[in-house]
Amino acid sequence: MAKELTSRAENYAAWYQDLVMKADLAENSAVRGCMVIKPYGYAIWEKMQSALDKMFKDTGHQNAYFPLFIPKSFFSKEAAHVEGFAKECAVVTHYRLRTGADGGIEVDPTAKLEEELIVRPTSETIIWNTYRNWIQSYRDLPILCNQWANVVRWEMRTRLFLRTAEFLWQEGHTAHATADEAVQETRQMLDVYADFAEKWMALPVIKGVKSENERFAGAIDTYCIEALMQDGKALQAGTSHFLGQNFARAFDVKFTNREGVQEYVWATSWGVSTRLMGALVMAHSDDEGLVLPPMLAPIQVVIVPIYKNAEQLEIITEYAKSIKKKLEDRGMSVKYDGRDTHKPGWKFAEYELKGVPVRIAIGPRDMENNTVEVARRDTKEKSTYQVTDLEIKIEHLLNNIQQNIYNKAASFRESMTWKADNWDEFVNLLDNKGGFVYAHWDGTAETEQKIKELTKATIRCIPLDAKEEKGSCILTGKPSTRRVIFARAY
RNA sequence: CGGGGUGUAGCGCAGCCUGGUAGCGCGCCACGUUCGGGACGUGGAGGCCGGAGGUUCGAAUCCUCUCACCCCGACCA
Repeated sequence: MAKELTSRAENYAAWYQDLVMKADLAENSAVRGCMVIKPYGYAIWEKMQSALDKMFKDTGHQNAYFPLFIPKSFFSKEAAHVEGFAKECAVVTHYRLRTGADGGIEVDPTAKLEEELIVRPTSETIIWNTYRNWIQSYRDLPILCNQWANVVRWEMRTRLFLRTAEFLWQEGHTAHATADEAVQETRQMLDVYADFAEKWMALPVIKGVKSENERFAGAIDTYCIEALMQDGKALQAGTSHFLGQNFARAFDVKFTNREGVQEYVWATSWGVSTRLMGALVMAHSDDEGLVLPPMLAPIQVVIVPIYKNAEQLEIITEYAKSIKKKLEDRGMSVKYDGRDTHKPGWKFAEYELKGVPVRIAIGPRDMENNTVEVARRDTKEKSTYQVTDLEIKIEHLLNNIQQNIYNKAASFRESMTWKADNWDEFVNLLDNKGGFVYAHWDGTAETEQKIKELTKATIRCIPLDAKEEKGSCILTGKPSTRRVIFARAY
């Protein structure tokens, strides 16, 4: 099986085999595009969740939960929002089945809902409908809630991990007394996402703001972090929206300010999804399988015994378990694989496929010399360690691997970042190199649209750190004051 | 919804053109030898050839109709 894992992002689904599978629901075309997250994949998601959740709480947020079903009428109150999502909604129309005349099960036509329910594609509407009752005075603000949930978007075309019909995510929804405070919240959460991506996922990202075309339906400004995958395509890894007073107006959420004047509340929303796991895999993995950053790896260290007979196995097992305990006492997650059903070589390959950062092999030779063989997944280097202070050495190695994976991704991105100053150059870079192309743009939605039609490239973002620079639009030649990032994207 | 493609063992595929007892690799089971990079040998289990209809003495193979899935595009986190 591993032998087939030879292509890179071309066949990235192979990287996913330990994490997810397509939902096996072929009998029913209505659920195509769903995925099953396998235990190992879910373990990574849980690690992401707990890290993010802590970051949210450290910035003053609380978790809450809102209903899966949204009455159709709620959904249509914000005009841009409904327009953005209308084409991809799953709708519940009935609430009961019955046995039909032919003995089969059918939808009971007498159980038709008065008002259809939308399976949430995102929760702004139902949350703002709820916030109306929570907010009267400036003293009730801010409200800083996050929700861990699943959402459903009936995409015309799905792609495992990156665009599944149902996906898991978190969505933060905050309410503020002033625009300023809401903008600050938006920016703060963007920073949280960028920190998470870089520190935990070892994934360098660019912070930026979306152009009008790419903006979230109902937002004033959409901020994002953009990452580059190994095949040269960009991936939006997280978004944070400044929603202005759009949803407060739509749901009539007002508060009385210090001056006794009624005002609409200012809103933000922000989210990341299981797509992050796709990003993790596509950014770091190689032909041997996954490469997981130690901070998110469900198993950080695997210990594999090498032995010829049962007596040897027993001795090595005891030895290995003492090492396992020493590592665990330092907070590392360690698996000892003493299965007699697979050979060492098989296990080596399997854990490489799973992206386990460090592998320790212990054989009779090591037992004699007080050593272990240590192999790191990121570089595939093997070396022999003395067991003295092994836990400190391994801890150090894990940190080193985390950093190395980041550096590798960062230098890859750097090597795939270009500037284009005329159309031919621009098209040539997109067609032959891929990656991020910094180019001038005249700032109009029409031009962006035209460029997209001609090249399939979109403006990934206007980087927050973009320098002022005079130039002329890559397509129209009209004046521009700074470069934006173009790329083909997932 | 447009344009391509594919349905044969758990997985990946060959066989189809030119009809004649269902094949290969991996995986699985048993035994033995192995075990420091996905071991080897011997034996074995496993199929309504996506479904329906037709042609034929005979259909995985030819014809008709259907169903499903995959890829590309429009849409999108």
